[in-house]
Amino acid sequence: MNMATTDTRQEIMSVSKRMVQARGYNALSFREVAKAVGVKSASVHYHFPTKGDLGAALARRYTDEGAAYLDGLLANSEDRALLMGRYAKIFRNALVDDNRMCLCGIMAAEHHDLPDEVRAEIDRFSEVNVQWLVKVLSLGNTQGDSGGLKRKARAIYAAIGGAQLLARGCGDISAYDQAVVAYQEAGLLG
Amino acid sequence: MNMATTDTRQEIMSVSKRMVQARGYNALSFREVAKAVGVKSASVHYHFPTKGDLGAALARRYTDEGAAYLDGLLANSEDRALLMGRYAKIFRNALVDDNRMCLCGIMAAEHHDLPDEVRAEIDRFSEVNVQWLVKVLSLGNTQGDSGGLKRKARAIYAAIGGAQLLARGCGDISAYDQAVVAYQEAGLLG
DNA sequence: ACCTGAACACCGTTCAAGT
DNA sequence: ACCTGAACACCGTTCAAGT
Repeated sequence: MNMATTDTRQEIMSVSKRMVQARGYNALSFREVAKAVGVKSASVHYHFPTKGDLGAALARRYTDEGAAYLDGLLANSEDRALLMGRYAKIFRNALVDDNRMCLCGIMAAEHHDLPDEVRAEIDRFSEVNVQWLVKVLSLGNTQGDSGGLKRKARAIYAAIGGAQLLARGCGDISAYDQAVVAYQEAGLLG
Repeated sequence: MNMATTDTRQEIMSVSKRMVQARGYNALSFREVAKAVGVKSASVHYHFPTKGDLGAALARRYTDEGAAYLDGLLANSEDRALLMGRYAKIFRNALVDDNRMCLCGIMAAEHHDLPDEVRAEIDRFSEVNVQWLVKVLSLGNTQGDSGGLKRKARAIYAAIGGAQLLARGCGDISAYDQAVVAYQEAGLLG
């Protein structure tokens, strides 16, 4: 009847997730995670044999949850501008929450140090985002040109990630907001 | 007569710079640097007492050299589109050179782990870039509104950084190129 | 002025051992 | 099935000691 007091495995993942969003994959420490969970580091290795396994599991769950959330947004509205606003808000919220970054955004910066299984999940996250943006850009758009749409979707994804990176670097959310306004003014988000 | 065979201090900095651009501040290792330079890690500490000192010195020199290069561009041309193209090329070249990132871009992602002296240099780098972009955007622009120009300059800086991050994450330069084209199409770089 | 070896508390990882 | 202690080679940092 597993109504147990939350799985150790789940606790490891949630602690690790916050750690990576705050400080990156390289700064994720098995010993720190273990201490926060109340267990020894060798025990963390029991659940996730290597750091790559843990990173990949984090990215996989993060992508899955993100995809579900985005699908929910699209099920509730067909208003392009409104959906774009909500999209920008997701990345803003990470900054509000203790100056965190998108898990996959910060890991992308650490590309060189990532095991292959983690890289694969980062790619999937990007793909999920870009495909959702293509759907949003397509709403009420009769002019086809799906190649241009995908290019624009990629650009929006990149631009939002860049705004998050910039704002985090200077620790000032208004830098994020200003960048997003400028994107809107330029018509990048339309 | 110091025509000596390059300073140890200079060698430490050039090795470290490449290391950070490739793998980030957290992955910068005194012992690895020492091995590459042919010296012991304690000796690296003689030149740069802490990792923060080394990181700050790297960022300072990087910003100074970048500022000088940008000034050179502006001295040679007053063509807005051409200057924007050259700006985008700078960040592209880092990717071409072994999938590297802008030194300050990757460090911005590691904001949480940076000592204050390094953060200050990151901020200065952003400021130099944004101010240069304001100058470029002002060329032949009579409509004033310096607040809007600065906001747009920040957005361009963020968007270029985001494109670099995305392309690095998927290890594909064409992702960078496509994002830049989409920025141009949207009029973000004009 | 510049470098070193040795020590300290950290890190991921492994493994035999416990329950 | 889950956890642990101890070991390994790493890490930044410090410091007394060498030239």
